[in-house]
This record gives sequence, structure tokens and C-alpha cells, in this order.
Amino acid sequence: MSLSHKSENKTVTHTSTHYVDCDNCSMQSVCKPINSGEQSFDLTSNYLTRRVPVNPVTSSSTLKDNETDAKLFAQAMPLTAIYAVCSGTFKLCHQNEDGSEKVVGFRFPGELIGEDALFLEKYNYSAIALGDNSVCEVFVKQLSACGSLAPEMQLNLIQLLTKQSYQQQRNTQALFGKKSAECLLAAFLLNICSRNAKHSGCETEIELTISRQDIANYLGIRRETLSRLLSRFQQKALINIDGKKLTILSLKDISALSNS
Amino acid sequence: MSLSHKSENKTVTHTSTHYVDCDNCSMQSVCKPINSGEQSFDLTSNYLTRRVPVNPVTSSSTLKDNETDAKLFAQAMPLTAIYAVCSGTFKLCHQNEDGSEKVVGFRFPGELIGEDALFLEKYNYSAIALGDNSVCEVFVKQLSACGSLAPEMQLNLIQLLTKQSYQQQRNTQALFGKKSAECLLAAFLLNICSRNAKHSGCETEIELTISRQDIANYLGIRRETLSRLLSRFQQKALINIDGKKLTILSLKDISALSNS
DNA sequence: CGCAATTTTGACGTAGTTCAACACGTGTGG
DNA sequence: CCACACGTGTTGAACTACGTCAAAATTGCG
Repeated sequence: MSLSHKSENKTVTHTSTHYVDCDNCSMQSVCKPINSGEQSFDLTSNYLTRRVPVNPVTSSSTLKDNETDAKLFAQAMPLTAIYAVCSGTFKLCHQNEDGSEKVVGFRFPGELIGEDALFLEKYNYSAIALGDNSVCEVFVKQLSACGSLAPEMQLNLIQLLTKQSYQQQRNTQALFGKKSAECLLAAFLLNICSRNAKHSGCETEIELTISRQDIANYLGIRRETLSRLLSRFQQKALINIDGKKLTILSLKDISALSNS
Repeated sequence: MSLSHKSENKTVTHTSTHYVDCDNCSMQSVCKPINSGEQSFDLTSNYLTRRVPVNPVTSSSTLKDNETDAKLFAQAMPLTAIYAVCSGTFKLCHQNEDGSEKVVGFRFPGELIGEDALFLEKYNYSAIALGDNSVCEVFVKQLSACGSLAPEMQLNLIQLLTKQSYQQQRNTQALFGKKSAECLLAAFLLNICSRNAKHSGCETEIELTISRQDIANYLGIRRETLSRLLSRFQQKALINIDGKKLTILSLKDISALSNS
């Protein structure tokens, strides 16, 4: 059937709690008209493909697979597709002229990557998979071709873009211009927890696939400062870190900190 | 004629260099199909209206005019229209639950206000005119009505939204997570200069209708710090401030500072 | 002019950076 | 197997930039 997922090859992924089905995906409004069974369009197999990027040097044995690169796309490359995260976490890196890298965002299951490249038609940053990820790929050429055929498709794309516009505004607004690093970190933790809660179900728990380095880079603070803050948060029993699992113990206090 | 501007009543505004005509407006892609003289649509007078908000307590004599409020729209109000700035500057204020206000953005001629309310259908912040401003108003109800009639209109709206998505990303990315306040301010100056350059023509000069208070609030630093930085920039001959006119003397040095 | 609001400047305390050392896990090669 | 380099994370000490509080200077407006 046309809706079958390529990722079903992988045994665990599909049953994992971190796997997002179509009903909870940001791309839904674009895919829906195709899925809705109107006999006029049965283009699913052309438009949707599942893909599973993994880390480049994990195991040398499976190197025959051409999906081993952790990079979903590279900055400045011409836009070919936009993506929706199915499972895992992506970091978005922008490279300056001087060569320094700045983490400009993270993407979690159900969220979109690359839609802000639609205007310039080239990617504004590199998207790098953190761990074993899977995405849903929509080729823009085919998307626009379909759009010209189906007006309803255009409406859905508009809805998608307006939603993204709102989300983007909210996410950055929540973090930009915070007074202290403490407050900034609290806001960040709330932000990523709530974004993960949509699919994981839990508002206070996240798996930290992101390194401290990347978090610090994103927030514009030093690794050392982040480390100290996390320690302090733990001492105060605001959060708990167990391996890669971070739990917010006092949502109330963290919230209070975040908008101080 | 339907395209005549209400602001022509005002003597100076129309001839001012800070006035943006339709050709340089972000809303163009939405208005264009209507303007393009296709005989099927002559809805201009219904869709476009010019408006001139001014400061609330400037002159008590002209208070008969109901446009005296400096607030274009208020946070949490239901979305009725999106706006394009014709002249002047707007500040966007978000009010937190605790009552504190945070400046979340500025809008200059040719730029859009309120398009990020399309998703929730209520405004996410208040838009306040700084000085004598004029905007172009597009009512969403009529916009969507027109959209359902004209598929090309939808395409143009998509283009508008993708452009906004890109711009928004760029503007925030340029400022978020800068190490020092010096670097942050440099990036901010570059940002607003380039945004103004589109219509003023000059890349290195802007009229500062924004108060130091608002700039500091937006950047998340104190008024005092901002003042000190501006003084230091002047001492180093990087910028010059003459009344409300700010000039970047060394674009090179400011650029270097901005991405350090 | 004179008052009020805004901006600038100064002195001091604190939060975050910087530099450095150390702990821990992992992969590599002898 | 151990020795070693390497990446990541944590902790300590000195330094610096920004915040805070206060007062002076400037601007704007009646």
C-alpha cells in the first residue's frame, strides 16, 4: 500500500514512544488531502518517502547503506525537499563567513525542517541528526505541482505556514533577551519539554540527545556555565538528571524562574 | 480612484522619503493580483484602506478623529486584519502574565504586522505606533473570501508567508545568543539599518524614532548599558548620533563586531 | 522659563567568562 | 592487556562585563 513506511524495516523504531504517526505531524495539513482518499489523487508514493539518517561512523559494517550521513541537508544547498521529523532530534547549524558554527535551533518529532528555505529556495542552515532519526520527506517540486492542481492543497500549505510562523515567533520570543542565564535555561527546558510533550505525552521528562556543548552554543552561554546551572538546579531539586533522562521535578519553580 | 491614499490629506507624509509605495511593500504579493487590472476583480476599495494612527495625546484639537490611538491593535484581541507599514515605525509589545512588558520586535515601512496571528486568529502582541505612522490594512475575512475565489491569490499569500518565515528567522537568528552586549548592539544596528535601507536607500543612516528604553528592553539589556555602549561606539568613531539621526561611520568595524 | 521625562555618567556588587585542572568513557595502537 | 589520545562534562579561582543604585545632564513640553 502506498502509505506503508519504509522505516518498518527497522524493528524498534515504529513501536517506540518517540515515533510520531501522521496524525500528530506538523506536515499533516500538506499530506492530508492526499491521504483523504479522494480518488482524484493517489500520488502518495510519489510525494512521501520515509528516510532514516544515522550517525556517520557508528558501525563500519553497515556502511553499504547510503543513508549513513548524519546530515539531512547542508547549508546553502538548493532547496529540494522539506522534512517532518518522525523520530529523534535534529540540530540546525548556521555557519558564519568566519567559519564559526552557531546552533540556531532544534527539531523534535512532529516538527518541520527546511520550510523557511521556501523563499530563497536554498537551505539557510545545515540539519544534523542527533542519533538514530527518521524523517518524512516532501519534495517541493512535486508539492508545488500538486498545489497547482489542487487549490485545497494550497489552503493547507497556507495553514501550515501560518502555524509555523506562529510557532517560530513563540519559540524565539520565549528565549530572546532573558536577563540571567538561569532564567534562560529554565525557559529553554520548559520549551523543549512542552514541544516533546506533544508526542511523548509527558510534560516533565525528556531524553537529552543534545550535548551540553550544543545547548550552550544555542543559548549563547559557555559549557561551564550550563554545567554549573544544571548542577545548581539539581541541588535545589528543581530537576533531576539520570544518564540521558532529564526530569523537571518542580514545574512550578522552573516556570517562575523562566519569566523572572 | 480606488488606489488613492487617505494619507494624501497630510501634506508632508506622501513626499517624505520614509513613505513606501506599493512597489516596495511586503504586502505586494497579496495586493498585486487586485491591482493588476484583471477586470474580474475590482475589489480594491473594499480590500485596501489607508490609515494614519498618531500618538494619543499629541494635540487635543484633532481628537474628533477616531484614529488618534497609537495602538494599531491590542494583544489577545481577535484577528481582524493584517497590516503593512507605509511610513513610520511600530514597536511590538508582548505582555506577560505578571504584567511586565517585553518589546518583541520593531516594524519599518514595507514590513508586515500581525501575519503571525493568522494561526491562532488572535494577536500575539500589541502594535504601537512610534510617532506619525500610516499603514495599509488588509482584512483577513475579505482576504480569505477573495482567496477562495482566486487561486492565484492563494499562491501569492503562500509566497508572502514563506518570505515572512525566512525574514523572521533571519532577524532573530542575527540577534539571539550573542556573547557580549557590544556584539548584540552591533548586530541590531546592522539589522535595522539594512531593513530601513530597502526604502530609505541609505545603508548607514537611520532615524531613531525608537527610545533607548525600548531598544534596551528589546535587546534584553539595561538602558544604562545601552547608553554606555553607544557612547563607546561614538568615541571609537564607529557611529555618530546627531539628535535622532544615527549614522554608521564604519560599516566594516560594526560588521566585524556583530559576528564576534 | 521651569518642570518632567529621558538619557548619560559614576561607583560598586554580582553573574558569567576565561583559563586551568580533573574525572569519566571510548576508541586506538603497541 | 595497558598506555595513550581524545571528546565530553564537572569544578575551582581570577577577571571582566553587565546590572544596580544614585545622581547629574540633557531633552521635550506646557
